[in-house]
Amino acid sequence: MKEKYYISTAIAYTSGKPHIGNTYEIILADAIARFKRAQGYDVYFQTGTDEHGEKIELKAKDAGVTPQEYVDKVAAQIQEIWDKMNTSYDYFIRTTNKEHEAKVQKIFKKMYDKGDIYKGEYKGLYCTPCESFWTESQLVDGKCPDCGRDVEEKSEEAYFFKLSKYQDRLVEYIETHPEFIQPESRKNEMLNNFIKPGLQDLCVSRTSFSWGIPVDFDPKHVVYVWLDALTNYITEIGYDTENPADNFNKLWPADLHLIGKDIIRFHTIYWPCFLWSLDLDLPKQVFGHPWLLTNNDKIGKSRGNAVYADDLADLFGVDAVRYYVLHEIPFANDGNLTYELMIERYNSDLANILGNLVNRTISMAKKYFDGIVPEIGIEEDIDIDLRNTVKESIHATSNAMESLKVAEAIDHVFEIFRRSNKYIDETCPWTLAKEEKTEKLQTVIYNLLESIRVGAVLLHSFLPETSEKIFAQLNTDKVDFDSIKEFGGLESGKTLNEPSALFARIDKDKFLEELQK
RNA sequence: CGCGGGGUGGAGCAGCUUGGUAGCUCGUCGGGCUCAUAACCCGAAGGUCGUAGGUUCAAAUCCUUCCUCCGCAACCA
Repeated sequence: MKEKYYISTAIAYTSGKPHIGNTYEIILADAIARFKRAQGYDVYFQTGTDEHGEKIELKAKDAGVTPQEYVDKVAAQIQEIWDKMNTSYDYFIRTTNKEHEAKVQKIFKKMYDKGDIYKGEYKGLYCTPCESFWTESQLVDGKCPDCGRDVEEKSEEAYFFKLSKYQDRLVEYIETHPEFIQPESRKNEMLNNFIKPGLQDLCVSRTSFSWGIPVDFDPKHVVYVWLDALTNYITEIGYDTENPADNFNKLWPADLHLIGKDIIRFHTIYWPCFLWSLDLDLPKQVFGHPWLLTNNDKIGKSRGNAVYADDLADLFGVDAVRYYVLHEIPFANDGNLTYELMIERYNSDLANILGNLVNRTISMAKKYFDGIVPEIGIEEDIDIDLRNTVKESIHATSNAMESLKVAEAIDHVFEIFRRSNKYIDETCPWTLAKEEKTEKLQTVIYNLLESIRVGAVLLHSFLPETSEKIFAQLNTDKVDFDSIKEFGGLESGKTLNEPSALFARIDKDKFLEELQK
């Protein structure tokens, strides 16, 4: 039986259209999910939208629609972008699903019955005109940061979750499971910054707005959005407070929660405590990925520098966008996006190294062998060397993926293509043709075609469309990982299809000029 | 003294755990080749590894000072 692998992204907040930085997460998760599938895992890949909360209630009001109408629109927009980016998620959960809502209510009740949630008083600094609570640190000169007026101490009835109860257990768990929080620097940040200084009980209900899941036994309260949102990871796969479904028992605990670095706190402090309250195991790993910046600045609509994945895809193609974000964002540091860099990567990696390699190789096969995949003839050291590079790259790619170093993994795949280009120069097939060294020429062309095929198999997780285009040109159906265990999977005697450019080069100056218009 | 991360040739990064010829990609310059998308291959220039000090036969790598950039600082998601 196949081993399961459950991967999730954070659910996207439906306050507005997600920018390229938000979209990075689903693309990254998709690459990991596809790679695991290719390795033979039974993958379940979940994403979705987080649709409750005060901010959405306000946004809807501004737009003059109901919150439900608002989130329906944004959720559709998000799913559209996810689909456009060719992401292979298995399920798209929305927290306004009735089933999810009902389960959240049951979860809240269970925690309450257990005594982990209790009714108390929320005390804070309140600005009456703005109807908002503020923390000490949010105040500007001791005044409301929104309107600048005085704030006053106020308290209101609220439910609290006993985070403090799980504090020691959490410290011990994190310290004995070094792989739980990735990258590791985040682990220290959580421990030192939040957990060890002491966890305050968390206020898990709100009465100041109504766009949320009502607490069923006290309906003037709605469930705190994070309790609502985090539980998405279990509700839709079949969790139930009394009778969890078989599917849940199979999938939980999740293997990887892929999230942004800004919400690590919620996933490594609140979420574990919630799970323990339900007597459930913790996810095996939480990876807080870095961010994508534009022109080295944080992306934000208010900053006016928001760039959207669908716009980029229209300009450069889906795979070029996937390639860029997967390759340019390192494991632990923020990546940067500019049109200049985008064009540079596109031309040098995709058009020149990969696209041109495929094109020149197939052209030669056409010219010298009428497009029929030749048999291997005479082999020499140079050929063995190429094969070794291919073999090493396969291992290196898998190893990098194992530790979620996706950018590195792609580099290893490209080693195959770089080496292949070099191999052409070393062997000079055109000279072999002229001198009629046919057997040698057969070997060279075969090795090139096969190296490209292996590269395309590995590439499929990252650039699925491109990979399939290559398979089509090679006229092969040997596209799984089993087919690259041994060099030589490409069938001789088959006829290649016509070569066509995978990526047309971009004229940088012209392009940027066009963009200005 | 709040916590954490970074500062390596023009750009982006690796190396630092387990000290010992400073590596990769892009860009620039020169050469080669002509199968190919002005592509590909080879070579060169370019770095006192933020600063000051210390440990050591030897430090980008370990310790300390300072400068600087960035993120976080909890009931907003």
